[in-house]
Amino acid sequence: MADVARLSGFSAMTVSRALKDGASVSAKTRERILEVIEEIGYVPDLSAGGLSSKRSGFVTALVPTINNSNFSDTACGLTDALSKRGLQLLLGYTDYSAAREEELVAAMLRRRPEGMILTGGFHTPRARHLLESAAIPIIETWDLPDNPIDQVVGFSNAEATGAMVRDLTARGYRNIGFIGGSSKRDTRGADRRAGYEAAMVELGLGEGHVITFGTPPISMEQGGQAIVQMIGQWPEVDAVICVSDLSAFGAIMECHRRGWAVPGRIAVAGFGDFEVSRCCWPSITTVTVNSYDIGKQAGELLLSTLDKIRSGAEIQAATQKIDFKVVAREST
Amino acid sequence: MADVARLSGFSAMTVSRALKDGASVSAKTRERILEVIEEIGYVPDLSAGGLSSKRSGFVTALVPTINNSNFSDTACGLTDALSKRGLQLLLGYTDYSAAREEELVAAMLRRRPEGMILTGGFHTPRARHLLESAAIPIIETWDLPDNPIDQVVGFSNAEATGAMVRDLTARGYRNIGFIGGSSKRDTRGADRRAGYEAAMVELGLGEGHVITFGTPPISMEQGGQAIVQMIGQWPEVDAVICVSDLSAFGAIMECHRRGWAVPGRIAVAGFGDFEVSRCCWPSITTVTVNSYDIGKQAGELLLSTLDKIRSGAEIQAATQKIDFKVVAREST
DNA sequence: CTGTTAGCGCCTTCAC
DNA sequence: GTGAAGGCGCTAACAG
Repeated sequence: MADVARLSGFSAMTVSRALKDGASVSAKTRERILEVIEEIGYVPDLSAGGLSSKRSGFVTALVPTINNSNFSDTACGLTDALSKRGLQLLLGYTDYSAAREEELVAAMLRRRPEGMILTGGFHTPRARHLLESAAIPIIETWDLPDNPIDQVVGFSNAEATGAMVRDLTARGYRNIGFIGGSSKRDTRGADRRAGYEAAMVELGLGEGHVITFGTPPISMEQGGQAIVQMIGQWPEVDAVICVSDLSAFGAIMECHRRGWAVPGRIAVAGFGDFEVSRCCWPSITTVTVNSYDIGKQAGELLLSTLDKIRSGAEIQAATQKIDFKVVAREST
Repeated sequence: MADVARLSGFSAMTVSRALKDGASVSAKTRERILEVIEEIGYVPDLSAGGLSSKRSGFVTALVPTINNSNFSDTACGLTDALSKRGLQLLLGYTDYSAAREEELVAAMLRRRPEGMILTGGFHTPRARHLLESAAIPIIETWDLPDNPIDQVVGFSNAEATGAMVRDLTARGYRNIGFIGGSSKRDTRGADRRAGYEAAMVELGLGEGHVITFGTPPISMEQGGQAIVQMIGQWPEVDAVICVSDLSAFGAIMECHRRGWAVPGRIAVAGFGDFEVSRCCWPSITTVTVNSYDIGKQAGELLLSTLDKIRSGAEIQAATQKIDFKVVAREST
């Protein structure tokens, strides 16, 4: 920047201003400065700028995995919302582990993000403490935590799965099973299972039949193994809800393989409206949630919160509920 | 850091040393300092440290999309390799657009990454210029560029698709078609098509039949539409290679829907060994490439290059070839 | 509209 | 093994 200043005949401060839009620099000056910049190939150092302005330009997002189109859609929504204002996303993935989340929170905070987006409402005490001490806006997504840290953009996974049980019931299914991961690591998965169980009891359909399989997230292949186990154990089951479309897909393919008609012999539903559920034959009944929109809305909420902080306006922790909808397709 | 220094009774410099392993600080001193840090909840500012040490701790990776398990696997491999040495990944996605890649290159360079990982060998002249001026190690992946910028970790998409043509030919298929995206935006897709065409000619199977569909990346659904068009236009086609497993999957599901047996009426092969290809019924013949390993190897190559730069050793631009293999499954 | 001064939080370098 | 001085590249704050 000093070089640009010297070569253009202005001070470094004026160069700095010329690079920022909305700053008071004459058109002529800016033009000359940009010319020099182009000429010598100057690339400003944002981190140095951030050190000085106390605004890093970073926002951190932590998702369970980027290897799942739902969360990567959310990450895209976030990127789109934030990049409009020049904020850059620092993306981390926790592998569904709260311990890894804690490590990532600690690591990311060293980059002085202006805000942080988390997935779900379950965090280690230390992670929570770090986040609260950071004094930046936090948004939890993909869930409706009982005791949110700050802001929330999400929906009730339990309620959504309950809606699926009701939809299946309305179609005449009575012996409805559930296939999911085997632990509480995937808290959204656990919520879905809880929602299933609650709805079954509520509708007087008994306690239901649950097959848990593998470490979350449950894979396509495990979905296939689980449905075999389900039918082996409870042949009377006529419909099964899978914790995600991926396992539902695996289950349906295994049914094809074994000659079990879907939905004739058994109906299969998923969760998440992944591309595979739309394209599969039979197409898979699922719960659709706009994953991209979760990210977009979280990003916009963060931006407006940041604006309020700067203008000194009052901030109140809000919860933005995201719509979900049961989409009935061929598989049920 | 000044607070920690005061409270511990040491200088800021000693605090800085206590935080870095390998620095000469007595065990007792370090212990006391870490105690104070824990007590007051001090979180070091890495960007300020980077400004001073001239090492940002960042590495940038640019992929076409994170919404594709192949590239996100590569990103995971990169993260795993780099985080061991405390380097953090700045991930960007280009949406298969060279113009967006250029923007991202410019934006990321402002963060002073210590190295940059790109996907493919096609870049705008300006992007290339920016990268070359940056004087940092660059690694191009997922391809074997004719004129690489620096280092390469990849494989020949054309060769891999040629191998698939040969495999199908060995199984007796003669009228082999190709389904892919409609433009050169996806350069790996274009390479695969070129490899298909070259192999067809080489094997004396004519010029082949190509259906291009949609803006890359071609979706599952578009794969379904494309195979209908293929069979409508060239009913003699007995096998089709799709540019990716996703379109192959869509094609197969559409065949199920229409009662066309796979592989009886038509064989279908994909590319990339996505989870869906393993689990699909019939399972999909594909080209398997270790996507995670591409990232891992690129990360390790970058680390060793960085080491060499620091130690003043000579660096020579190398090309690391990644293995691929045709995996025959039920769909052919 | 432009310039000067000071300092962001840390680390390099040198001294002891 | 520890400390002091100075500066990394930039921008806030103030002055004109």
